[in-house]
Amino acid sequence: MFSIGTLSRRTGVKIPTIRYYEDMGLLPEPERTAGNQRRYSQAGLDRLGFIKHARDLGFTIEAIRALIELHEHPDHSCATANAIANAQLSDVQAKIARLKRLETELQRIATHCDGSGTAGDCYVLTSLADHSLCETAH
Amino acid sequence: MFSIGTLSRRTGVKIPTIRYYEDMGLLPEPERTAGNQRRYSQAGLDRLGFIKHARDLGFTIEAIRALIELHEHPDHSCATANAIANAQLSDVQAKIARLKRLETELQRIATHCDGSGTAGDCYVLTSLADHSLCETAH
DNA sequence: CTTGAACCTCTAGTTCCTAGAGATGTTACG
DNA sequence: CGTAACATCTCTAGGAACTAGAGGTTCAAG
Repeated sequence: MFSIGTLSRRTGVKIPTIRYYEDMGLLPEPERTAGNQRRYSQAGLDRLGFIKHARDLGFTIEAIRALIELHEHPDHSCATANAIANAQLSDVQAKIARLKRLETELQRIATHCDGSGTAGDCYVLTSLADHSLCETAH
Repeated sequence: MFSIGTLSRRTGVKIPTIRYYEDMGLLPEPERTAGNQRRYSQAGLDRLGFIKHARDLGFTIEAIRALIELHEHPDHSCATANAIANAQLSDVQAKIARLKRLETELQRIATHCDGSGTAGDCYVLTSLADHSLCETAH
């Protein structure tokens, strides 16, 4: 049996976050000692690892809830899991596309200003004030 | 003079968000009609445009506060503005790098599962449960 | 002058945690 | 077996950047 601190060390998930996941229903309520402290089984540790991994990949709590539900029922179709993963992939790709546009714009803005002038003719500030100077949509 | 709704339509910033920016001190308190409604000048509209543009580029409220402060003092050095823009650029680049790693992993996971099987041998779920299957760090 | 759209303030909710207070439990050492 | 030192408990609040809703007032057009 593992204490919450051990779980935290082994998974890299902070203690309050573990309790938060329990409140959210992602982790089942573990056994307790006579003094009311949480004691986890290997299954609890594995479950937290699953959640951590999914969070690292950017899945929302809701998506993880659905994935766990499927994980608990090995006989169910995995179409939902596939759909969730693909939705997450699209989401990540959309974010990358957007951030690349921002990167282009920020590079343009930042390289036109070396920080040696005054705010009055700073390209950073001028650009922000006048969107028409931008080359890409954002 | 513009009403808050006009400002909203012209900038694409929602009305409650405009009031929120006012609360946060990014927008000065505008004049009011006898009936207590906000009436903005062209300067107010321009200011909101500046904020909107900066938010679209991902600057935080705090960063925008600093940028506005500089914008108000054209005689100050623009070194700070330059530093803020470069910090934002680095931030965006770091996010892109991370998301690209996630994209790789998600692609790998999703393409191994076409959604036709059962949860028991779903690669999406197996991957989440076993981090060692991953090829990149995240 | 009336109607309907727009506006007002205020509170609370969203997401995913994080921080802190104050109390209690567990464990290793002597 | 006692006592430090450390871990854990619950509960509340905060943070970022909004968004939503209730309940009430004002504006502008006809």
